[in-house]
Amino acid sequence: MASNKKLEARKGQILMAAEKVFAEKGFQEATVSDVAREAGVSDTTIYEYFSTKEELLFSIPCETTREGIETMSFHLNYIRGAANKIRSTVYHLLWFYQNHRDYASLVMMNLKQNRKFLETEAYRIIQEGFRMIIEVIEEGIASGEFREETNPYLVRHVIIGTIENILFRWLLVGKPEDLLQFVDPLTDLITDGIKKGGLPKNWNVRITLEPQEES
Amino acid sequence: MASNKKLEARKGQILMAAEKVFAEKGFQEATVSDVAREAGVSDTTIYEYFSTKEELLFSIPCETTREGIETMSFHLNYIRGAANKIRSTVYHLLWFYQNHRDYASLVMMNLKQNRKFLETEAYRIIQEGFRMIIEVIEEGIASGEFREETNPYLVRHVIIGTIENILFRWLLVGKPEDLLQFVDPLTDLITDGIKKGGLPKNWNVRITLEPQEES
Amino acid sequence: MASNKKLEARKGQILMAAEKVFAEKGFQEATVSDVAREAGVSDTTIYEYFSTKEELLFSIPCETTREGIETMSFHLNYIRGAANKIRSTVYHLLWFYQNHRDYASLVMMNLKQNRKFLETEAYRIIQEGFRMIIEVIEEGIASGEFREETNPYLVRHVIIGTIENILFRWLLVGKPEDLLQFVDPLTDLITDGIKKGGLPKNWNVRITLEPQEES
Amino acid sequence: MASNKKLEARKGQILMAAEKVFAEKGFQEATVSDVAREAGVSDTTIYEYFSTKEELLFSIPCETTREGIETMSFHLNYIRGAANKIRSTVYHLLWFYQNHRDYASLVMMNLKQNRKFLETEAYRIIQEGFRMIIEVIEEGIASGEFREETNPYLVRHVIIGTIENILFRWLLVGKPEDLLQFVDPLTDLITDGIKKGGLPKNWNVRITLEPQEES
DNA sequence: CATGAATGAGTGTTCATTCAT
DNA sequence: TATGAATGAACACTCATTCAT
Repeated sequence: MASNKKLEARKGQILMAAEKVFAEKGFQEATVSDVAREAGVSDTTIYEYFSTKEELLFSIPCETTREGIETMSFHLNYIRGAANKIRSTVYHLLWFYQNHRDYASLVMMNLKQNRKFLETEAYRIIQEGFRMIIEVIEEGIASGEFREETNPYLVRHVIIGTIENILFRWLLVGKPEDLLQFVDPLTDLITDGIKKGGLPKNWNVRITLEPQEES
Repeated sequence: MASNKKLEARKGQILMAAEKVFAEKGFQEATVSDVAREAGVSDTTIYEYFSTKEELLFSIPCETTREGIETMSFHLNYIRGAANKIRSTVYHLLWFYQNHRDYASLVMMNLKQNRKFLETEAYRIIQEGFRMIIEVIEEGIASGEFREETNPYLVRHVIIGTIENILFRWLLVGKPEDLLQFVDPLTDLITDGIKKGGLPKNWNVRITLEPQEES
Repeated sequence: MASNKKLEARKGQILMAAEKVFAEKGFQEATVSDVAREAGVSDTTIYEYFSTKEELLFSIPCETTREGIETMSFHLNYIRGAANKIRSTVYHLLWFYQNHRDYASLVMMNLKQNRKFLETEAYRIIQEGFRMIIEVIEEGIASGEFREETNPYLVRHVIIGTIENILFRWLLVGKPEDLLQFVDPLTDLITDGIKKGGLPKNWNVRITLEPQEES
Repeated sequence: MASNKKLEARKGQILMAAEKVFAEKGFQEATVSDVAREAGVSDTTIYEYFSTKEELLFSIPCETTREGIETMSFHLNYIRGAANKIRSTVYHLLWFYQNHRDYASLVMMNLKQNRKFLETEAYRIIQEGFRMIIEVIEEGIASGEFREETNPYLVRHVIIGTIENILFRWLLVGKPEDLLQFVDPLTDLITDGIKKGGLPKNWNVRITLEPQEES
């Protein structure tokens, strides 16, 4: 029992070390020994917990991803309106990555481009998050908040793509320091567009004045 | 001179082989021998032209990138209006990647995440393209076509990020087959947003009811 | 005492597991963990009883070898005549191996070629058996049953070598299923070769026919 | 051309080193580096010629085995009579091993017990040799030199088994120094055993003395 | 100019063995 | 006594790169 806890601790310790080392040096460049050293255990111990360097890699994001998605889901419940939910999502993602730099680096630099990652538990969880975004947008369409012709998948590509692009620059160049500054501009851009006047193509305003009884 | 031509041909031959091999197997997994075999030359010959496997990698995108940017720039001159230019850019990028799959794969999977790529000639050229996009947007703001508060860099993140996100899925999952279907939806989304009614944030409607004379 | 018995049981259990595992996978290829698993104990427990993987190996044949030699010796007492005793020996060896396949495999494939095995208790016991064979042959020579010039050591080489050769094929190829079919042919081959009365090299038979008177 | 020769030389050099090293330390215990050091080349060079440590092992006996079998076959042609041919075979084998100690050690200690060796080119050649022995014996039976009931395969087991047993002792204990001393005793043992004219088990000689008329 | 041949440096992974409980 | 946990030492194999021809 106590040993079970200890084991989990050990495992977490290794995973944290791996996250850090892989994020800093890159998965290929980092050696198992690097991770072992960072974790303060021997190479062999790592193989007690993970059968392969790659399995170690894929095990890293599981927990963090789950937490991230759960938090996001939790917050969405508190929010009314699709646009607001999109803002919340954008906020959450940027905030999350900002506060999990190593995780961000790992996913963006080492996992995304790995075909096998697609068959991973962590990726499955990420997909859940993707699904949630789609639902938010569909909800907005259904409620009439968003245009009917909106393609939810494109919108999601916009949200995720933009955020990841910002993230990439942040990871490589370090700028800008504060990612959250993009929350509102991005949300607004998505919902309102950049065209001045953003008037809907057909906007009929009809005002009829009716005679009033004296009140 | 003739020999010079021959040399260039040889070089191009190697670069094409490298593009194909690296795109298919990944830079790390592919060996110099793989490239040599594909190019029909010996390993050593590759080192006659490129001092390093990595230099070979970085040399691949140069020409293609230059062509891509030039074509884009060329087309932009023909187009009036910032929104139209954005559409043109989106079109060009999607069309270009669709027709240069190996190049796309190489850049997305192997180059983007390489820190040293940032100091590369090819990256410099890409930056020119980025600059052009910024200019288009600034032009739109200046001309009054786009809102004043528009952040050009954010918009560029949206354009590039979205396209790359779509691209990623295309490369990994193969879907959708036709990328160009996104040209108009994406352009519209950026310029018009998704919100129905797209009300400007500060739109004060004041309705005063005055007593009416009897008509 | 009871505990002593328990200990012995445990030890035997490990030895049996080791015999099986080493015979199946080979000593080098088999791991201590394999043996532990087969024995249903932990790796560490094995080291409680045997200080080394190799010591474990060398401990396996002790008991079985002793039994084998004892049985052989026991039977020899019942038999009169060197040739008959050789037959008994051949029979016993083939029968024994046939019924102790793992033991046979272990000895033939893993122990014989191990220099250190020569300094082992088990090997000492085997040597006793060898000695017995020599004695049988010497007895045959002394009694006049075998030629005087017979070299007992060579004969032993023939007996053991042939049997082991047959055994080898049996272990590797599985043929023939029944080893005992060789008992008589082999015995005959050996004894008819060395038995006095095999025709002496110079045996002049002179038959003179004399004319007979009519009887 | 010259390079081809050089390559072959290099290969031979590695094979000789491997034979020596594997014979001395054992295949498992010897490292590729040991072989490389002995051969005076780098580890990597070995892998240029042999894809695997095991392939290297299996490549060693090829040439030597072929030579051995060829020589044996060659000599057999010069000899008339099955018994004489058996003697020649025994002589050749003992002489050959005596003069190829490393080869003998390798085959006896490292190859024979390796299941994969059975699927090897070298083993195929060995089998040819085995076949030749069978033919000699069958020839002897056909010609009436050997008993009809002789089992050629058993005789071969006797020949090979005995020689290998002698060899084993020679390799492990170093005794006796001169293996050739066994040639005649062993041949005699075998042939006198199987030669027709060995006294049939039931040989009733009936001599009747008849009274003679006065001579 | 092209290359066949050679290599040094590096790394994931295994396993017998030990130690604290 | 029995074991879960941990490890040190070792090794086969790969590959980018160089050099002599």
